[in-house]
Amino acid sequence: MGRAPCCEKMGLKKGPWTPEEDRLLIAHIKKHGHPNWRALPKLAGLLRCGKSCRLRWINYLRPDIKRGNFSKEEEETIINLHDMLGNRWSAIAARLPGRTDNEIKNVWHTHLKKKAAAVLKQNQKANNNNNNNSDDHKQNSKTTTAHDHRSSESAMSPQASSSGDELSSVTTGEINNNYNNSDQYCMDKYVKGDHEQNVDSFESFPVIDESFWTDTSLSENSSNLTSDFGGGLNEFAIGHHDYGGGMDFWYNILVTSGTDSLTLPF
DNA sequence: AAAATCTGCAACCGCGATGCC
DNA sequence: GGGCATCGCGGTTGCAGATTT
Repeated sequence: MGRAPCCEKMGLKKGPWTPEEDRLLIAHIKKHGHPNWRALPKLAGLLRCGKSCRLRWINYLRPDIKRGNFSKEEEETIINLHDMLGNRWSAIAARLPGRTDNEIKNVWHTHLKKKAAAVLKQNQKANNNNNNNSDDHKQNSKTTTAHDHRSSESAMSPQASSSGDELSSVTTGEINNNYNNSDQYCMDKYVKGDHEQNVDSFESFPVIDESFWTDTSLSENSSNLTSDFGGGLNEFAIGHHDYGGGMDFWYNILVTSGTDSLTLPF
């Protein structure tokens, strides 16, 4: 409320950075670090606002930045992570060493979005054929009510409509039915916080005990599970992936702790 | 060859979260 | 507990180079 814009002061430079500015910024951060971005430009002799300095450092000057084209593996990783996490670019970047959220965001909008959309279309087509050809194709009752959250960009991610609290916009018990680029569909459920309520709402939620990890029947009737992991982890979620005609199953676990999350295939 | 259009990317903007006084 | 400062994130913009007409 009434907060002054960070570059309100006249005389602060905007636009592309010059090599000299880069040099000054690097030299200052190497010597003093960046305990206070706001104060940094003055101390470094730069006519920039702190925000601009921070962005330049994080997106371009950091020594561990990896430049150059994205590898196929990186692209696939981004597509898969975006499928699970939505537009949480910083979370995606955290899993791609040397890549920045800005870079990933750019590459998504320029390349991968189209790629993912094309594959999605292809998969939907294949899926339709599959459904038509196999009346007895088993559909979990939850699955039939799930919606394809890629039907529009804003709905592509669980939290796309959320402005902040990651994962929290997904209503309890909601299942997101994702179709991605490897002839699979997966159902990922994201829940944060009130796990009790969620468990209650999920009819077939199994007991997480020793047998849970070996019980193959779970893939038959429970395509999506979630629970509170405890021990500092806020949650985990499992999605099952159905290759081809539903014959081959495997699972991913999405473990989330605070703003960090990790996908573990098993 | 010039103009129009497209593409890629660096940088900016606004807002919510967090921390500090 | 409230207000302010700062940080970090995601959306958007603007520009330069590439491509097409």
